[in-house]
Amino acid sequence: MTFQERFIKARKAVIEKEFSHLNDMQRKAVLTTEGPLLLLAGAGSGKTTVLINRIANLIKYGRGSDSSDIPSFATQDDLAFLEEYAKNPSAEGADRASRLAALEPVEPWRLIAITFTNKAADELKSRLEKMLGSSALDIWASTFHSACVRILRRDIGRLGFSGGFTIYDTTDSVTVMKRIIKDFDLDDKTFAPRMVLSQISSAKDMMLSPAEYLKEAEKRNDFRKLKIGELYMEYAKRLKNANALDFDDLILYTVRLLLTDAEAREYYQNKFKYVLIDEYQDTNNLQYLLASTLAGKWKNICVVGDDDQSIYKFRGATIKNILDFENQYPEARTIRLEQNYRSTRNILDAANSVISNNRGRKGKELWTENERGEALTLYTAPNESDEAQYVAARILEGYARGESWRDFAVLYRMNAQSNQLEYAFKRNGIPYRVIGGVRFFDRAEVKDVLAYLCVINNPEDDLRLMRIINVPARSIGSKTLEDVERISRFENISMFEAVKAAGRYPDLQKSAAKLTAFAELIEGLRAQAEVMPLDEFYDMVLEKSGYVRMLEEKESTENASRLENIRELKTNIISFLKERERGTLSEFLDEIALYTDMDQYDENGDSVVMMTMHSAKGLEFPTVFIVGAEEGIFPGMAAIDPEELEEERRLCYVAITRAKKRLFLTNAHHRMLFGRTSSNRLSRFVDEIPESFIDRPKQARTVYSFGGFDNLPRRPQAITPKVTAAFSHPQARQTVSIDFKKGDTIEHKAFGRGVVVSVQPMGGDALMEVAFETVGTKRLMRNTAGKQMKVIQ
DNA sequence: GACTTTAAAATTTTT
DNA sequence: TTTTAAAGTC
Repeated sequence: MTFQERFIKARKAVIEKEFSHLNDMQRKAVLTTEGPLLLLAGAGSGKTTVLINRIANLIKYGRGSDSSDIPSFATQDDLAFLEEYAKNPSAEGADRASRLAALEPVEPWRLIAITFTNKAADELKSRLEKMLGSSALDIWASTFHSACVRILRRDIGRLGFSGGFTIYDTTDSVTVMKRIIKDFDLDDKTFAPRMVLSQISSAKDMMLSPAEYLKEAEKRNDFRKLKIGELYMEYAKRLKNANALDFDDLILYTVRLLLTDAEAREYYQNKFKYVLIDEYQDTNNLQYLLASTLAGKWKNICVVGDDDQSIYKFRGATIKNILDFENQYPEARTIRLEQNYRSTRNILDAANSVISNNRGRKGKELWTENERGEALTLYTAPNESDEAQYVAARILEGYARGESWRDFAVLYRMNAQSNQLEYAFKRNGIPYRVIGGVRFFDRAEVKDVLAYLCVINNPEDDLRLMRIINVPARSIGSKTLEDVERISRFENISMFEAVKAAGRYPDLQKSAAKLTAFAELIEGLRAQAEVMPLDEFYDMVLEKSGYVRMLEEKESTENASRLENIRELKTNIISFLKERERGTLSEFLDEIALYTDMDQYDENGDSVVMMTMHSAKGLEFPTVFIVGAEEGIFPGMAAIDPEELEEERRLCYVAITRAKKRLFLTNAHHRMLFGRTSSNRLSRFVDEIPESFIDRPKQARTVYSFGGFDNLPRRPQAITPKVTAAFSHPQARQTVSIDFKKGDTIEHKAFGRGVVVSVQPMGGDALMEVAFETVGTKRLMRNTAGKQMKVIQ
């Protein structure tokens, strides 16, 4: 062996030592640093660990583990040292060894790691920081969208937008589109706003401008398409006027910027020497373009994904990206991570046998060294409420055995299925959280207050302006607003400018005073925003706008919970300020715009969680329930289409692989859904699991009753807000109604006297443990059971 | 211009 | 069944 060969070998051995805690494939993925790399990472295969270690390797050793170059200064003595160190590492030699093994260590700021969720990005960031210390802060670990915002805030000027742009979320887009369709006198059934928007979204995905889209439609002489093209044109125009970008635009404009502006392109291409993309199976065409453009210079692009877990086709994700990666980069290397560390063999085999019914896969079979474990359980309930009660009973059993609430997750196909489960959990005193459903940031009052902040931040934001100009009531009606809108369109100014100068327009004379007063309110607040700390400023907005006063004037449960949510928003501001001390209003709004419900899910809180199978991706639980395993529900009725069916099957695969130890599947003979009773066959996915893995308990018609309080009213009053806490302040939302504190002595109508042992806030409700003198300790939901008791001491 | 009633729709949704 | 938005009434 030559000197060079020996050096490379010894160097690799030294680096490998550092990653000896990984399995062979994981280590290989960590050490393969150069060029395009496709990492097929099955569920539970330690993907994040690999990502983190890969980054650590790059920062410490650069391309040392994956290169045939050797440092020019290396001597015989160095080689001897390395070879010896590889065999017998010593503490005192560590420094010299890593100096010799490193080859162009990568500066942290030259790395970009893109994930899909803020949650994943945050996890990546914090694990990197733990491993690498503060230098990790220079790594761009973020979502596609926030990376784009960061680029655009800097460079969007080159595309003729202003850097102070506003981000429109999906609801905002729908509102704008509805208005356009109305203005165009089109039927909102043939041109359903959401459908039009999804057409526009796929046009953007193909990088078609409105003009190009229209040209295409003309060529095909397609009336419908022509109309959609016109709507697209108008939509783009209105967003431009409002200086707003929707979610797709964030990526589209970034890609456009990089493709058209050589200076910007070179800057970012040069900067990002290593590009990592997570969840690659869920990328769309634009995201693919963004990733490959960013990696265009150095070609060090590592994509991580699992084609079997692609479940977002309906949002434009194309599995093609991952299936074609090797064609796009012929020099690409592929590594498969197939060892699963999460689930029992039974669970894994079940998942494998379901997914094996799909065609068009990369092909991959997960295996595990874990034990066989318990058989899966299939329970067929007479109806949906018995199904829910069955789930509750199993959870209570588990809890009695010493498991924690947080060890259980209930997964369903659609949010509407959560209701029965909630009733059952409340009845049984099981603490739970529902993820998804009505989102915190979608609540009217939260949107209102945010709209104030948006208008203050960017007065050109017509959409938000219209939302709040008459909330609270300022006697500015729809007639006046129409006039304002018309004038602003005619004069080509923003609505805010028209409002400000209302006196100048004859049509606005009548309401001029009210309009200018509003403009002054906003301008006054605008000036304050510059000089005040954000949290104090927020209070000022609430006060000066009269929003809080409006809610306080009418006392009702709804208003109380609205006030609660507005206060919750302030907690968000405070925790935002904790992250960035001098955070500005516009930075806060950016963060909010890109935040979702999932981000606030805090796995440390001890409660059972319920969510859709989609939201469960990336999570794991000791025990998982998949409820509603019925044809027509899961797979849903759209699954007549074979492609849809495959997507549903992947969803099933995702759901099954969330489970670590136990998996329950349930279905119901009769189910009431959307007010209609139906009876569905058992899901075909269950049939795809070999019988030998499944236990079917006797269809016992047991009435499950586990120390609940069936003598209390069955149905609580209106179900109060589901998950609401934004970010993670479960403690912050103590709600209205009767207040019980730990240590209170209470008198309960049915159970008699007792002492409150604990109170745990949950959604708009709270779970209390009460030790009663005669009937022992019981768990009660405050809003339900609180009606039956009062504090006596 | 504010409030009430009625009607229609309800997969999934990382941003 | 439940929620939300659009039309109708005071």
